[in-house]
Amino acid sequence: MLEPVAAPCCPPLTERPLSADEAERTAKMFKALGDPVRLRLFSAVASHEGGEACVCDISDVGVSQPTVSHHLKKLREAGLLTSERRGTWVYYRVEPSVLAAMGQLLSAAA
Amino acid sequence: MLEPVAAPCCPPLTERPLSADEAERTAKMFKALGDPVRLRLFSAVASHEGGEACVCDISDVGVSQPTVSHHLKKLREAGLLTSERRGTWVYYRVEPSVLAAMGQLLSAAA
DNA sequence: TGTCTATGTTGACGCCTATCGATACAGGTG
DNA sequence: CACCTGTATCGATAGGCGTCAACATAGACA
Repeated sequence: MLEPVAAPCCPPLTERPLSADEAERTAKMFKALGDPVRLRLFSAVASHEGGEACVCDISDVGVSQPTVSHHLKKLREAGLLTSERRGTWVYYRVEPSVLAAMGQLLSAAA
Repeated sequence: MLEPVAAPCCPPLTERPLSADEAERTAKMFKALGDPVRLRLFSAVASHEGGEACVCDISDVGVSQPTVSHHLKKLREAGLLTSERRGTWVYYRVEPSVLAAMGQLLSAAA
């Protein structure tokens, strides 16, 4: 249903102009982080001990529970987070390769 | 009218959960790059020789001229680009500090 | 002054999205 | 089995956003 956005995607933004296809795929990742609530959720997961967090650990961002679930789904669809149910709770963790790819896009910035 | 989004904003996303204020400001930058057309325009400017580009050099992205102008304005408002008119043409260049700040947000990704 | 070119702005349209309440599902406990 | 808790989905609504055509503005040049 939702394939990862291709982790090793593109060269740094400063190297050459992105093609339409590259831009389409890459923009999805940036777009996913372009919402304050999602950014807080993502940061909460990424900074949580063990690299993963239960929804119950991070859902205190000032919006309703369905909205939190909606945003976590968006982050999953963008390939930034993965989820796994273990018993009662669902745990989210960051997708390291995708995050590294995004960092590389901005890395050669100078 | 449009103040820069505070270049040295926040620690890496993996260090600690972002506050609501931090997320609000940071999300604007990611959001600005969350559109394929804007991403192509930004990449075209960033990769252009001399670090700057005339609109006429980069406006071939498959949308109308007003739309290009609209997206360039969004990138300006997000603090990612600056513009300057020199004679007939308007030149855009990347704001290095802001780009570096974004890179830092994703840098410690591991 | 007038005219041409290069950009920016305006107004409108349609789509996308963030948000919520209500509801459904999954898993644990009794 | 029934019940409770944690999480996801559904349906609806309001606002934001990408896009365009039309118009406005700025500079160059005659």
